[in-house]
Amino acid sequence: MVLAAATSKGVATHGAIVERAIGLVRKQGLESLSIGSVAQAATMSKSGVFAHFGSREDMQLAVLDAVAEDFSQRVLAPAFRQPRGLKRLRAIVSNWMEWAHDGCPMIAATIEYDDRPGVIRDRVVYWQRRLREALARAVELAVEAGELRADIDPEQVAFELFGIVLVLHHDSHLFGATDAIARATRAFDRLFASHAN
Amino acid sequence: MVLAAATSKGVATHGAIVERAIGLVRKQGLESLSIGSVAQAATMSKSGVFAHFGSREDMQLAVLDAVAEDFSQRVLAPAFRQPRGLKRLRAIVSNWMEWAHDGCPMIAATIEYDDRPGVIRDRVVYWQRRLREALARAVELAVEAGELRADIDPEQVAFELFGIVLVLHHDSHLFGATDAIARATRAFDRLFASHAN
DNA sequence: TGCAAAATAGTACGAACGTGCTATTGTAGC
DNA sequence: GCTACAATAGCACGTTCGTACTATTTTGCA
Repeated sequence: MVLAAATSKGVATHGAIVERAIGLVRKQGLESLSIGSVAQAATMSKSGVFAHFGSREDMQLAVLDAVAEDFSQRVLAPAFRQPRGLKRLRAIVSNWMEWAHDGCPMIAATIEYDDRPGVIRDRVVYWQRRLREALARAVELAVEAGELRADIDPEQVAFELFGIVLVLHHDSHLFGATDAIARATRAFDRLFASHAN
Repeated sequence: MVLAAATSKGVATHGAIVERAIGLVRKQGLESLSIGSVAQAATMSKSGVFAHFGSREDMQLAVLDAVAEDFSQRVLAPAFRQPRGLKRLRAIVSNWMEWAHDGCPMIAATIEYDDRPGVIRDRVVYWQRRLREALARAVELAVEAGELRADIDPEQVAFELFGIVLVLHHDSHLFGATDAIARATRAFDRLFASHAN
């Protein structure tokens, strides 16, 4: 099987397909992503789309990786331009809140595949573990900067940070709650304050 | 259209079908619930299952309601036998942690349908709003009992409680984390402690 | 500018989907 | 036990699915 991504146009089309697919995933979830629906969204034939990935599953993986890359660029990268410590940590959660408020396909994929073994689940686990580690590391740096108490458990704080983002995502999308970001901000503030030095 | 639930056997079969369906939903999600898969799980014909609900969507709604009823019986009802206040609140989150650790189809449905308008989404919103109100009410009672400070916002506390359960569910199922309940317990303790009187 | 290869389309297949219609089996009151 | 009806099965339909195979168009390099 030869995939279609050797010429410049091929690469461009590949990116365009993935972009359209992400749009579909945001509305319908990763599992409902079909070759046919992506082809329609990209105004291409089913075979044309298929040739770019080789299988539906590999297309889903490509979309998942693209989402992770997008998250990294929009949420983590800007925050890493802030100095280590609470300032960077606050930048992460601030960018992350915007991201979650707009809808996060990775969170959706997490729920869809958390009990369904396979390569997609494995990929989701991989990205979520990396994110959690990055969070715990950012907390650690805030401890080293003397801004958070030394006796806290970074993984526990990362755990609780994640929970706040999850409920923000939940309320924003299910309830259409306009005050969800404000509530999440209050929760973050309380969390940081109770661990402050 | 005449639904099949007039005789005693009909009612029994209806319940058995829903029970099997809940098993499938726990593994695959509500959206992937098909007449065919439920029929196979219940060792019945497609038409036999279909006759009990009239449509796939109504079957999904029946399953959703059954899950909500189950949650009410297992999580809320036992806690309501505890006295109002922190004791009842702790009973709720304790039962709820067990429930989430075992897997909650309602959380899965929330993600699956949060951006997909329709009667299923409406039903999910209904149940989640009721749960959130019950939580806020339980917090209010703890304030009235003098166990939590009077200046707290019960809805904010309910928001944060929900977040902790979401991340507990996430870590239990995606990571298979055995320490998720312990972490959630610590988070609850910190939350209650920071609002204690 | 021609030619090889890449990119895309066309078509076909078997399977599963929801749901209508009709036939058969089972139940419950007389 | 007969009868009316409930419960379940069987079958057929149009659609969509993933993917294999073949044909056609487009690209990039000599």
